[in-house]
Amino acid sequence: MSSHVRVGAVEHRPLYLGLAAELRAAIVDGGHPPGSLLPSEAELAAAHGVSRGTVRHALSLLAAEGAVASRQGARSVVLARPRTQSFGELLSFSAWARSLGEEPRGRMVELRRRRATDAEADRLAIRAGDAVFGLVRVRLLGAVPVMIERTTFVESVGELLGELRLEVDSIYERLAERGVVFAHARHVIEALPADARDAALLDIPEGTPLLRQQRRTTSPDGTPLELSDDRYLGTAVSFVISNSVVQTSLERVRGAGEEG
Amino acid sequence: MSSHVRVGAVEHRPLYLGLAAELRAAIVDGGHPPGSLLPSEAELAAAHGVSRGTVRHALSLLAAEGAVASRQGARSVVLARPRTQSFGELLSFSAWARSLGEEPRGRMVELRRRRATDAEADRLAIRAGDAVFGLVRVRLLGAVPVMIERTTFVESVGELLGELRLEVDSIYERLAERGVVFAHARHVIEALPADARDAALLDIPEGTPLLRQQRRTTSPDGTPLELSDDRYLGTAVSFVISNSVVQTSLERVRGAGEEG
DNA sequence: CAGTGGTCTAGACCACGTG
DNA sequence: ACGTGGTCTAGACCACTGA
Repeated sequence: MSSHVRVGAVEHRPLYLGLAAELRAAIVDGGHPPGSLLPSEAELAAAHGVSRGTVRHALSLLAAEGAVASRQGARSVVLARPRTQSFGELLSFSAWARSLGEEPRGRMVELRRRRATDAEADRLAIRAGDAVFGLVRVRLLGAVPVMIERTTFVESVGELLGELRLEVDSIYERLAERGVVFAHARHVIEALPADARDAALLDIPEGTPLLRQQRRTTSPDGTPLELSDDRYLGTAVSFVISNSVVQTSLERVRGAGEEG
Repeated sequence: MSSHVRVGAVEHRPLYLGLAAELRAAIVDGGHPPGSLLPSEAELAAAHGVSRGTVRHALSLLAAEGAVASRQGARSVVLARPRTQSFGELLSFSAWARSLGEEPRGRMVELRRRRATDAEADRLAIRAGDAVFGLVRVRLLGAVPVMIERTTFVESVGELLGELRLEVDSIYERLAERGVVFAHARHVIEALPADARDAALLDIPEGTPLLRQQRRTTSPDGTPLELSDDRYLGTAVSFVISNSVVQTSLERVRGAGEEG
């Protein structure tokens, strides 16, 4: 049944991704509404001309998204309409804004080449005093400022920033085109009051609750690429996380700032 | 594998879980420090007498925890020491507190059988006006109040609460003993200012930033069991998320050609 | 180039759930 | 009792990494 229409550059997409996309679309379109049961794995395998292992791989993706749940002995159930994929959206304000139907905008506050502090050097796996690039932007949804983004890039990545139009570009999308791949991220989320600078940049009273997302992102081989401290207006943004007994992506740790 | 003797009512744990636990322990103990490369999948398979598929299953768990990363063509690398995390710790303040070496404590504020609001009924998949149990507790670490827990249980679960000593017991652990299984959860996390009641319960000034975690938990088959609104002192607690690029996140359907 | 992980298949047995 | 998902094996080919 496979339609091998090959367009442009895109070549081999793994079968399980195509199957997952198809099932995801069927759930979103209402073909498999929440609460309904999916066809059995054997049926899906036969219908798509793939092995059961491939079907299970596809279903495991949907399970990780919180879209379906499976139990031994019973058919998988649809839990909810899946949200758009998380990784890119957790990283990229632009991608996230567009998924909301908003036009992502930004205001550049500062881009500066400087020396890494000891804490930064440690977390970026470089030497203290090595050069890094610090970037500060205020991001808007519509006309409203909703977050402050303070990012520290390692030198090799930061050097590429000069070519970008930082007022509008999505850094992550542009860097991806240049071969800089962000593959893993660790986020620490907490609440804190806006300090004087936060308040000025977001045009809010000092002390307003902000949601802080600290992030450390690495390349596929684990090399640190950036640190980020993003502060969202608590009323404008929230994070959604789904987890299951087997799949846990969320962890609660004792606070006190600094992620070590 | 070779002759394995069944001893009585041996509980048999899947091989991939045992292998994952072993690798996790080796990483924590320093046998595989962050930055180091793991043995190849073939070597791990041979060393443990299992197939490569089982090894991959185990590694996928560690990858989901953010402990290891793998790329095609290269050996998997250790990213970080995994923090212990179980689904239970996410739900259960008690389990989490104990993992910190603290004695979990709580102060019961209210337990009441009442009628579900429309919004609650909708999210719990029951009829508006059906009976639910509302529970409010203040949880302490040491002597310090760090969170307010407001939970709404469906009737069948709430009925079991009467038997518990809510000042000390972990609800989730006790309910698990009674066969109530919490399997999936969806969390919404945001920042908000403490209102007058929050402030009184936590003994803090009104307006103090709190981290709110709203949660909806379901049984393995997707039946909603509880809603919860937990508010943490922003300075006492933070959440950590690890994620990786799953190929699904690269999936982007665009009509026209790929333009830079 | 050899080694490695990524994908996929085919088949097997088991534990569980539902009628 | 039967169908279902959960686990596991063995083997195959490919795409990629790294010396």
